[in-house]
Amino acid sequence: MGASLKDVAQLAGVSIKTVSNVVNNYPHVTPGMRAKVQRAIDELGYRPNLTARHLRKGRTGIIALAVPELGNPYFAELAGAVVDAAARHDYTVLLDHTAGERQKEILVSQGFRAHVIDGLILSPIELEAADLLGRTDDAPLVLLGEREYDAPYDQIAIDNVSAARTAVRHLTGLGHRRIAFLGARRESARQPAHLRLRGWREELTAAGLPCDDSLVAATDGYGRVDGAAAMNALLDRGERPDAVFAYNDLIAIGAMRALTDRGLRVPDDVAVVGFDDIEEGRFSTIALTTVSPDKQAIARLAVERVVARLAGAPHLVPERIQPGYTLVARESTARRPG
Amino acid sequence: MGASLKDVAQLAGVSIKTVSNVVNNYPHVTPGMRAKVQRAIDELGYRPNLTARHLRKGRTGIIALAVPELGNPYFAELAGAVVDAAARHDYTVLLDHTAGERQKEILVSQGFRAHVIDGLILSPIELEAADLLGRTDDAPLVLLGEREYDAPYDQIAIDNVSAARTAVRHLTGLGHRRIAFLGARRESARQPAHLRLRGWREELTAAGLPCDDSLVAATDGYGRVDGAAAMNALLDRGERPDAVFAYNDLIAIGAMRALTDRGLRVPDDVAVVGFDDIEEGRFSTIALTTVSPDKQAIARLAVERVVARLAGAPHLVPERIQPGYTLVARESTARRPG
DNA sequence: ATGAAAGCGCTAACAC
DNA sequence: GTGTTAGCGCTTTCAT
Repeated sequence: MGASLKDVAQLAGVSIKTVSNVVNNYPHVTPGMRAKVQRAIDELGYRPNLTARHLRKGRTGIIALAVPELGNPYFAELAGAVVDAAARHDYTVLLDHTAGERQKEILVSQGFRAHVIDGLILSPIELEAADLLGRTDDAPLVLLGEREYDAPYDQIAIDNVSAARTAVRHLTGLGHRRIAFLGARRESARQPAHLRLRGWREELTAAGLPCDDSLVAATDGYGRVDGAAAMNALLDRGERPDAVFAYNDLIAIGAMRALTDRGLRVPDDVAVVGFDDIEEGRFSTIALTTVSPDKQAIARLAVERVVARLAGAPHLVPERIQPGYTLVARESTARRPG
Repeated sequence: MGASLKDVAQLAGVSIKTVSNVVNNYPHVTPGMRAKVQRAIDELGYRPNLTARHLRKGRTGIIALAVPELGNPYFAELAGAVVDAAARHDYTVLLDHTAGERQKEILVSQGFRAHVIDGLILSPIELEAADLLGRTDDAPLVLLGEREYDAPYDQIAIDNVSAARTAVRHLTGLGHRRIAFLGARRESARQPAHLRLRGWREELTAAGLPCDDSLVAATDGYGRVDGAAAMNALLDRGERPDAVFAYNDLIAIGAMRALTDRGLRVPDDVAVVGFDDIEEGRFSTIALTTVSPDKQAIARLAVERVVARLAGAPHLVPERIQPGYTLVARESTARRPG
């Protein structure tokens, strides 16, 4: 245990309050007094005990961020942006994994480390709106990610349907007609990918193209392996799309890898579009065309929303905020040959 | 503010201590009493205030992890492993960025969020041993990463010289003779890459090859852009190595990208070896040969070390622990043609 | 087996 | 301008 206010006060021969005043830069302290106290502080190597301060103030300065896993660069990049955004408001980030599992997501939403976190930013995968109904924890909650929840919490997400349509439109605009979707979930009960899938359907329909369900490939997860497996499965059952729209960049990268392995060229034989704009895609041997959500904005807005509620606007009406996105065309897409 | 022990005690008509006993599963409570208290707890939706508990116990259950940035998949994957390892010991992870800057690293080492974290795992880049000398914070500190510190703290790192030599030996074994090193730092003052660079030198010498300093390319950072820039710089000044050993996978991936852009084929024209074994390298179009440090072990050991000191062995003698590593040969390296 | 009371380190009200 | 004191919610002796 380090020194406490009391120790410093004793050494300096003043009251606790005076030391507290110095520590907190209370303006009305005489310079001489300040110097004397400061000397005692330095001598003892005093550091304020934040835990005690928090108990007193009811605030900890800690925001929790729960993402499926940091192994996915999208979440790693997002987490990094949240850490930086939080730091700008003098908040620190407590990090947790949910593995995208509903139970873990519920647990976190219900009061992860209750009272030690001031607010919670959660990026759910399988969570249902109903799971949020009985939430008692009074720490502000902000939801991130693709899904839309009919629940009274702030939600920060780009317009996934419209973004997916933009991606597909990019492909149809290049003359592609058989456009596969990679990354639907195997079980139909929960369909986290449904908005992007809907975008795919809507845009194909708008372009007067058929929505061929045999061109929809399910995956078990959201990683590179899953993308490769889905691409292989599609090709194995005899489909030969001339373009692929993947649920995310990792799946797209896995798909490109599978295509290359089978001697198919990207983009000449099959064009590929991803979603997320992770840095990896910019530098892959065939740079990946992708939908780029404004991650900085997402992180900033999420943190600001938590901080605003904490700073005296606790009953702000919950909002659904849609940050911007752009389509970044790179090497993995090109005009359909012939 | 939620309900407190007092509220529950009042509602149940018992003393605070009894409620506390129930909450903490103290064995000597009559079942009837336990049930009565539990009912009150449920009714009020009581959650223990961990901040208060922490103040009392002097422990928070939080370990801080400070890495340069999560944008680098190596650190993201490592951070993920630390979060999981910590969870196994019922600890949560507070995350911070240092940007690899010395000042930020010093700040963190000196007592980042003093008293709210029980221990600290720091992966420094520019920190010097001298910066650690005056450390007063009594939270256990574990150092990660390439550098070795002459300081009384646990250090978990693979044997970088030997690992680098293994990588270079892989290349010489394939018949390569002009082997470049990518990723030395521009300023000579602090040379975070020096161990891997030394491994490069030692192994070349052992193989009877010259250590041609014109084949050492400096970078400004550790990202893909830096790798591409360094590779281009090397080629621009007329060097044509037949193999490249990069400080890390990101630099290697940037280099591969630059090589491909200039019409050079990997591995036929130039073989490439990285360091870190990030998942990205496994799935790049040309799968990357790399040194694979045991990240799970690093994370596990770091957390165990912190937890051990916290759990009553505070004065364990500081150790330098070297987890294992392997060389993973993939497509980016092949026998030198001809 | 249960209760009463002290105190962890701090801040905020109020007194002087 | 500085000191006194109560109390944040909890755990922990010490009684009973």
